[in-house]
Amino acid sequence: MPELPEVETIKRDLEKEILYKRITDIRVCLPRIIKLPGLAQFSTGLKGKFIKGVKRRGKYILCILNNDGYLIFHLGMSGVLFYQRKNENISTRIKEKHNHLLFFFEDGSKMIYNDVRQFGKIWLIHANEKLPEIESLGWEPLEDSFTFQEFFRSVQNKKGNIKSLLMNQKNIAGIGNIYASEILFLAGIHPLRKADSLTENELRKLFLSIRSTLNKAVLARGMTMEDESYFDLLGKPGNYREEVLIYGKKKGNCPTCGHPLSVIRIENRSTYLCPNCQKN
DNA sequence: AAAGTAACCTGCCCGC
DNA sequence: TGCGGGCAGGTTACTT
Repeated sequence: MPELPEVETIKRDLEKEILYKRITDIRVCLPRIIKLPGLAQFSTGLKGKFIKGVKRRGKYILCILNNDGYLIFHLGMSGVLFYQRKNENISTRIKEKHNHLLFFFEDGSKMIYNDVRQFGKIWLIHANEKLPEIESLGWEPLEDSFTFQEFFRSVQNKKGNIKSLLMNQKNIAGIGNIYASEILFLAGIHPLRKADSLTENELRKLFLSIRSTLNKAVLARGMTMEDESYFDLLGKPGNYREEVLIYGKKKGNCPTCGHPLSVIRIENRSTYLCPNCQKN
């Protein structure tokens, strides 16, 4: 499911719904998704704690506990977090058999981690502990410190195609397969263009496109496609599907010039483009 | 050093 | 109706 806008949406929902609620119990149905620490320490480390803050870094959600430890989620391809108030049930197509981890709060509410494909990962670490996966992440594209100068520096002299570079989390964190296509289309740049062949002008367009595409998608609360594999914390779909430019429109036409869109494969991922507006 | 492939999983859709 | 192949929002490891 989740790229930066979807993860940011869940982060904001968590801030609204679960802060300061004490965790009374944990149920782990699929131990494999917990990467750190062991199963027993995971449960005992969380029982009696509460979450006092939530951050996002790339596609990771970091819950700060009252002992300054971190409960960290990466939702993989199909991970979903659901919050249910007491005696409340969310009506979605999410199937119970894919509930892998449950948090029970003192007020009778609960939070469920559901993940069909089981690619998601969860960690519980101490205040002074670091995760290499997070330490190695690149720029946060929506932060003020990510200026055009920094973007320029992070792209110049890089070999390889620009789409793969945009999706490389060590360069910029949070862009996945959907938004890479959207960003490059808006910038009018072919996804297979070599990064080091882009002119400063093109890079300026691309930089603005990263910012505006992601900002727009955050405002829309992310993208829910036909398969409905993404929902926010309260089970509502994201509205970016009303605004999506080309992703998923296999037989669609370019919203700018009307030319039929095409789909190519880059690193084995479907990549949408308009061959007329995005010349290689 | 970069580019390709397989692996980790389940489910759905399509063609035969 | 059933089966096989391909595909799905991610990441990592291993090979050319």
